[in-house]
Amino acid sequence: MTSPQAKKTKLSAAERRAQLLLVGRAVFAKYGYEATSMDEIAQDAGVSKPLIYEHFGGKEGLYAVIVDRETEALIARIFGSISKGSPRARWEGAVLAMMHYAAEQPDGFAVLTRDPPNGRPGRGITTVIGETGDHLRSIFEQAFEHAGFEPTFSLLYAHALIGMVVQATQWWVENQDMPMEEAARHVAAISWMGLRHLPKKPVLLSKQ
Amino acid sequence: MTSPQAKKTKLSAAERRAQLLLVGRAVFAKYGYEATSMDEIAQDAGVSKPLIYEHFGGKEGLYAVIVDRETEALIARIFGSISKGSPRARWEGAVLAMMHYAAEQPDGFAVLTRDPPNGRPGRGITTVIGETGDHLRSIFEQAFEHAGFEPTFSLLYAHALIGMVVQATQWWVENQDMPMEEAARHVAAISWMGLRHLPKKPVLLSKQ
DNA sequence: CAAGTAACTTACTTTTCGGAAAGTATTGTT
DNA sequence: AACAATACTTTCCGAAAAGTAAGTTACTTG
Repeated sequence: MTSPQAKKTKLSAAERRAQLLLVGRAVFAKYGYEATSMDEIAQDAGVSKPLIYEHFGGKEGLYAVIVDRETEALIARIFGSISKGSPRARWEGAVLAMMHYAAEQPDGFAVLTRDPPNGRPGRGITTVIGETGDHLRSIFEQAFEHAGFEPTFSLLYAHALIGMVVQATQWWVENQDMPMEEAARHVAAISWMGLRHLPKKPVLLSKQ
Repeated sequence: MTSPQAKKTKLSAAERRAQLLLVGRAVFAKYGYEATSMDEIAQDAGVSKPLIYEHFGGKEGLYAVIVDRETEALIARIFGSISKGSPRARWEGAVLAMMHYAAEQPDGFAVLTRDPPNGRPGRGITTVIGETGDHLRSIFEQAFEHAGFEPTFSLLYAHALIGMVVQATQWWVENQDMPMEEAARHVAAISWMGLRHLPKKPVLLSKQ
């Protein structure tokens, strides 16, 4: 061992908790909530199952803590990136924040984008969209004077744009051959230009 | 009973198969693959479990048939909507096709957008994106002379745009208060304008 | 170094699941 | 009406899952 303490068979409650969160996140990311077994988490952590129950109460409890932490982490990144600069720079910041998160915390990103446990509506990523929706709207309203975005449409735009970013990011993560900045600038550009040139009252060609 | 045949205790193989596909689709849509039990499908269909095994071999077999049919159905709708008209009309057609499908076949849409069984990557909406990607590229290349879209970026765009449409559609389905055409024309506009005004070489503001 | 305490394990219960063997009922045909 | 073919059921199994009761081990503090 290279660590100061040669060997430590027992960890403190806080340390064990932190470790279990890491291991649990990895397993949930790999298999999804339903297909994940507590036995596997225990085994991967080198620990017996009841210990997990002592720390988190149960499978849903552990999952809830993990999702909550990742949600907060992603929201914090996004908010940190849209707090300063021009509107366009803010939006680019949001896109970059998402991709950075997916690149640096692939397990967390996977957990947020997979199916939630049944009965729990509003998945992880949906929470992120909801929380960031208002901020996005204010950015866009600040950017385009023509944008008398009604709140309803703002939400639609927020979901559409973030859905775009998420899907593009998912694809990019599984095709690492493209540099992140390259992917980010294309995604940011296409979405920004879409909003920039959005007519006040979009009309379907087929209805004109 | 109001039907011509007062009661029919046994269906033909084809009829039973069709019924099981409908019931299975509904249950898979509601719970996702992993959380769905064959017992529930059997019960909902008013039939015993082994009958399902006789028709489809097993859980994965049933699921595979359902996903395959829905995938084909959605692709057919999209292709049917982008086969004629101006490039912009074609793209709007694709968006409308997706939303119509989600509205008319909510179970199918849910199955395609939920987690696939473990070990089976790609099945579902990813297949749709892959199958339609090339067509989308040809539409856009036809539309914008400046668009020397490299194949790599085309795929990124395809994933980004369809991800946008899917996410917006998902949100819209759960907020039925907005008329479909309204949602569709906003989504179609924002994405079309994004591509229409996409610079040849997008640059991040922060890097300029 | 004793002893208390926090950390942890062994061994178990209960439930549910996917799947299969073997047998029964219904329908169509001659 | 006899018979064959098809549709369908009852009943079971082994595996794996979540969760738990009660006991054991390692660290720490007086």
